[in-house]
Amino acid sequence: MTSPPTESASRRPTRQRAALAELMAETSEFLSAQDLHSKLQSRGDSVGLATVYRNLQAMAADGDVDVLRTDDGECVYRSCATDAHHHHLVCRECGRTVEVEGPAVEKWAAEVARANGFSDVTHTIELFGTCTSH
Amino acid sequence: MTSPPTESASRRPTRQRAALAELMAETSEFLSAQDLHSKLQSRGDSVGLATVYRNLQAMAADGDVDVLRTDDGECVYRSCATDAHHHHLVCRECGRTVEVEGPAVEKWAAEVARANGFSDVTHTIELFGTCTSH
DNA sequence: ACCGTGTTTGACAATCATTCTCATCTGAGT
DNA sequence: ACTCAGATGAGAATGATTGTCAAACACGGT
Repeated sequence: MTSPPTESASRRPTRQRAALAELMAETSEFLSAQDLHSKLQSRGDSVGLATVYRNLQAMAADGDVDVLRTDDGECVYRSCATDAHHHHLVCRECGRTVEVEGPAVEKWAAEVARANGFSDVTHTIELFGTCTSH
Repeated sequence: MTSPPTESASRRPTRQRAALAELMAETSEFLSAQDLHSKLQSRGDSVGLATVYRNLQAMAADGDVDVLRTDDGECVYRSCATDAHHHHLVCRECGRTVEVEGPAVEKWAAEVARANGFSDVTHTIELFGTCTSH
């Protein structure tokens, strides 16, 4: 994102937040809030659904997790591998994800925006494809 | 879109479809299905909400309208100005939209995909900014 | 260790866009 | 006019996300 990082307000550490963070840390695929919630349940770390949503939003605002929307509009989350701005190439069969950087695109986006007199530009770029194993 | 055009099955012409198509033709901004539905109502062309959804989906599948998702997940539609593949630069204040083409991005997307062994790639690219009048 | 206070949580209700159901209607060919 | 598959509409159903609010909790001061 090109947007200024919505600065992380001081958040208080809690068992629930920790459980969620830990789960996300060991997962590499994108999961929905609902998925994460039930994974926590079955693992014994009971956390309310609303809490999962609240924390995911907070983490996303702080840039600690990536968010993207599936074709059917559901939000899916995944912990960032890098701090840097990046995009995703997702396999529509198995969900395997590759984080890609695109200096070229960033530049293009900025230029297009400037050329049209738009300021404060952000962009959404996601690539979907089918990976080799399919 | 890079995806093969889901070929338009033969669609039967109906009053409802015509009304919707006409409304879209005279509108240049992105509107949600709900918006379109109520505009049709207040204009006298009564059309069921489900029908609006069905037709919008059909039109989108045929590539007759552009679809994109607002930040809060709502789908918004607009008739395409061009047949060609393109993306949008949308003002987050007033909704003004500019259709942009990006040979550079298309190429980038294709290359990134190939480099990672993905085939059959499609992409989602939207730019949001604030236009001059704000 | 004990309190007071401002956060965070959880259970559940409420929203709300979108989809489904299914009986009825309509367009097009005969 | 007759028929039938595709289209429509009213309303119910779905399902993710958000709102509510009382109870539980973390933290700094004592």
